[in-house]
Amino acid sequence: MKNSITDRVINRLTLYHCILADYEIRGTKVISSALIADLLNIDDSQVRKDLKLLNNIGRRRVGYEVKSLKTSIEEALDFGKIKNAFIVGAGNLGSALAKYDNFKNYGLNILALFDTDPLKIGIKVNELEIFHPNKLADLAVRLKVEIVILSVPNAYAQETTSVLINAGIKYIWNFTPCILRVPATIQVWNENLAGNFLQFTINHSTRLRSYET
Amino acid sequence: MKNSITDRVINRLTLYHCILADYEIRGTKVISSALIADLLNIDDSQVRKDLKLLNNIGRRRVGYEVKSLKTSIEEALDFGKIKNAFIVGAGNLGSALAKYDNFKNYGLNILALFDTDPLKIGIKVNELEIFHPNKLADLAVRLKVEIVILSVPNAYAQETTSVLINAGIKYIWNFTPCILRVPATIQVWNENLAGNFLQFTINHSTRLRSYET
DNA sequence: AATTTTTTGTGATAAAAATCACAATTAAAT
DNA sequence: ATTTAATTGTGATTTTTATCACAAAAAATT
Repeated sequence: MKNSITDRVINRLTLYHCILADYEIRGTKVISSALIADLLNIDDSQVRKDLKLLNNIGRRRVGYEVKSLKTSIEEALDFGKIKNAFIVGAGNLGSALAKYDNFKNYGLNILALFDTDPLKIGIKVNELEIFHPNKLADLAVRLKVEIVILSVPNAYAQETTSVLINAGIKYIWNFTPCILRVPATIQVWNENLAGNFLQFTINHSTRLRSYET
Repeated sequence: MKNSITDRVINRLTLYHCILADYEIRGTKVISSALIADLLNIDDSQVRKDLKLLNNIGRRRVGYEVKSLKTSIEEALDFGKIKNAFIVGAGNLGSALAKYDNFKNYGLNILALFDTDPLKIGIKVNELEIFHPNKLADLAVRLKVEIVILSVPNAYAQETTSVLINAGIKYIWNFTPCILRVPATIQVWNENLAGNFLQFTINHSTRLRSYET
């Protein structure tokens, strides 16, 4: 039998990590799977199985050691690995993401922003310079950047993507509500914020609608 | 047999909607499940089954009508229903979200921001006033607001949540990397951005690690 | 020392989700 | 009119994910 760290598991691990970070600050030494599960409204055996995948061992009748568990999640999820990225589209969202200091804790290192607006070029956001996209390919090679956070207006999403592809970008974290056409070698993660919001409100406010077949 | 619109399905529907919006603008009248599936890298029968849940019917040998399909997703996901919300924490991210005009298309209507910083109070962001949180409970009742977008610094996440709970807020869209303790009557959606990023990079850059048991 | 309680670890089971395979339909081509 | 090709619709199957149930371990209590 094969146990792998799937997307689902990773997602939960990031949430466990948030809990552990909190408990570490508050000085708690040990935490139980039941407490983690309770905070996330999931099954406690699920938590134990997830942790087991990372080869964490708890102490029966005690729980898991907060600090080592947190470290182990950070190792499994490569918090320590520096992931250089550009932000393309220095509008409100792009600029806010450039200033979002929490990314650093997760190894995401933003090096520069790009925007076609002549008024923005040369300006700095959080110490990071805004360049014209025609500088992107060159800078990506020189700085070894393979990740782009895309936050351009919808109408420019696809054409900007072409620029990114030509520049050798491999990973696009897409904050636009557009589905990008990319070759199979390029990975896209759609962070469709407004869509997520609907998911949230529908599932919880109006409850699940069911249909009989 | 019961077929329900689960979280998973809703998530895909929001993505289908992005595609349909694009094809509608481009003047395409009809679209096939295979094309949608291809753009999202999923199975085409999956698309058809999802659409069937909303009672959409395609025409064999033709496909689905773009406009009516888009409308039907909007109806199923309640795009038309106005969902009033406050943004609590008028920092970079909160302010950017206040300016993010895409939310309106999905029915999300932001009415005001809240922040404890005296220098920010009274200032307007995108026509929306910033108030002190001690005004929140009163305004929430008067404006019938049950949704809060939470974007305060991590250290204040939990105590701010208490304020929200006392103010009668029912839905918290949590942009902080903190797991909030709330009573069961309150729904939280964790939009753990940095965590999502890890999910993206790990699963796609280093591929899945597998363990033999 | 024995008992009780708590918590992990995990096999078995159930539930949910995704994929496969192909019949049915129908537009287009011959 | 017939054939071909494309596309939906859907039952069957497989795969994945989550839950259940309980044994094993060990700390705490008696």
